[in-house]
Amino acid sequence: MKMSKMFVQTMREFPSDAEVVSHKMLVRAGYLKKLTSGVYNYLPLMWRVLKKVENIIREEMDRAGAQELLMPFVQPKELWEESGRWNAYGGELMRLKDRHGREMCLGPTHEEIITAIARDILKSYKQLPVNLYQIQSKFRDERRPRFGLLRGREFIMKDAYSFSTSQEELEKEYKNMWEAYTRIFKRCGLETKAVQSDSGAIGGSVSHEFMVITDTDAGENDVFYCDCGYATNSNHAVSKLPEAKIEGDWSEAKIVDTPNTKSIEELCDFLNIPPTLIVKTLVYIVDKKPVLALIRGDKPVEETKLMNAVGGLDIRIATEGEIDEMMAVNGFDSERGFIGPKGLKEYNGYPITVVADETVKDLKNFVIGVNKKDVHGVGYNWGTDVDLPQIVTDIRLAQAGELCPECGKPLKVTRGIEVGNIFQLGTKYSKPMNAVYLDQNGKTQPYIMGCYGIGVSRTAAAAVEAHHDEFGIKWPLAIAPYHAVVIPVSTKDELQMKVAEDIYKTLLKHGVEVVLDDRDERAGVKFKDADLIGFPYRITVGKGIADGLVEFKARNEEQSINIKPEDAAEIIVTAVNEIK
RNA sequence: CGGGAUGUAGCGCAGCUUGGUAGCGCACUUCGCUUGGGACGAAGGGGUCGCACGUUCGAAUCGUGUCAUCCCGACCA
Repeated sequence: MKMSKMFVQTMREFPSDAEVVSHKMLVRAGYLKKLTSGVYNYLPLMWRVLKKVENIIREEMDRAGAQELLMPFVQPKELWEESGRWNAYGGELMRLKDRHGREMCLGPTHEEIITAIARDILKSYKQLPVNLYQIQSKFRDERRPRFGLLRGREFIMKDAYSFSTSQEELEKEYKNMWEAYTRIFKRCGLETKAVQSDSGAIGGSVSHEFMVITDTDAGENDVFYCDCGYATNSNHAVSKLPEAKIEGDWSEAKIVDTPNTKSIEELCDFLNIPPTLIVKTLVYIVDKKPVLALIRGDKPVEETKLMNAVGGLDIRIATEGEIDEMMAVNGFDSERGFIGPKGLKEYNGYPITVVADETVKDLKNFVIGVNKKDVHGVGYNWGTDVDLPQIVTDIRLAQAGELCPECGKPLKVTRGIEVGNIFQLGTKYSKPMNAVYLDQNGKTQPYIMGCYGIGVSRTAAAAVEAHHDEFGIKWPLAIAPYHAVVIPVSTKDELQMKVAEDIYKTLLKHGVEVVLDDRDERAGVKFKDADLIGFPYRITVGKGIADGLVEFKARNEEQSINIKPEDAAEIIVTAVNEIK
């Protein structure tokens, strides 16, 4: 490719609306152009990168025995009603109507479609197991698109679906995909960590997320991990707590004055006790229904866990207005900071559900709100002074410093970008959609399913997050848009031009994807662009050619070397052959 | 959805308070000069100032509405 003809426009400055590195770099270097919020044009450079990521995925999925197909982007409402997700999916599902008023949606994922295809074709146990995948644009109407390709509304995804006859067979395929994913991300030049993750409203299912570890804002997930190998998303973390004082010194239960102690901190100061002796009561609204969460005073609530504990789909903390109203409805004159579970019965037409975190179960002689302003109950105990709620489960947000549930050492925390996930679905879709086959005994059985996703465009962006410096992108060779650039310092120097063209042609002949920067620009401009775009290798043909030497530089190394053109070419050809 | 901000040329911005010819830098075209880390000079091309309505002799500027975009909090590849 001649640089003078390449469809690319680099910019001198970063775009003002980009926040994270990958977004800034990809726009400035001419890979991306935004069309509308969360929707991007993939310009030629970007598309080359995406195709490379796709091809790595294809090779590894095929090697793992999966078969590629392509399903429609637009899907009919009917199938989504069969699975029950037309109502359950929420605002992210982009719904639309055709000219006849039939309701459709843009595919955010394809469980319904693949299940509908499978049930028509996979009739016998002899055809199973099967794993089918596709690579395609998806659309999710995100509440808040941001971070460029890391959280777009339209994005490219590889989604795979497996159909098995038993849990064992599913687990085998799950492991198979785990290994394929490990290879895929490694080939893309990414270090990933597989972490346990929340499986949403589907209880009991197993799922893992593949995280690119990056301690920047671009990592939207907190990952807890331990040297022993335990690793988990914060929304799924279970941890052991270090020893703490959980028994108060009061000899009897009583109500004491605690003026102006709306926060745990103020209450601790006033009573001169550690927060571990307090049962904190938080008010949430889950799908419009009121939920009280009881948790130890020093610990935050993990809202996803709480939501799952009551089987909800949407959760938010209640407003002060709602809390005031809830107090009034139940006959109390109180406010935030003094709430307790005792005596709260209903709100908003629903009974109040109370969920206690496991941490509060063992507290003795503790402090708790009694729904009266400026007082608290102290020396309280479960059963005698206040009832332990029906639901006692883990709703706690793990924090750094807590202990690994498997080996007991302190957990570490870091941030990660989720680039893939694997999921044991079981019969979640096959049962309601009546997707069945006949087993050896001629009996009807639902498929045992799994699904496996990779964010293709997100993976490319994650690679930029992981590999860049202040001057631009440092693509891993396997997914770089081009392997190398050849720069003649002066296009008017005939010898330089001739040598540069010779090297260019030699590299092309050996299968290297190479760009010849034949623009009549000053050398500085070409170097800046080369660094910004991120070509892994650069050969500069300058004055040194009088001695038969060119400058060779790898983007990820500081130093350049002066060597013979044929030697430079050989290094590149060798490196390129290695990644093939 | 709640809270905060911004819409002026492809990109980055000024002008708005105090209404009166639409500007600057980069990018783009031509010429000259220059050629190892985003040179310089000259001459050019490109904008219904997000949109609508209103106030006014006159609106980028004032008012109302509307749309879009971005940032901070709850979901996901």
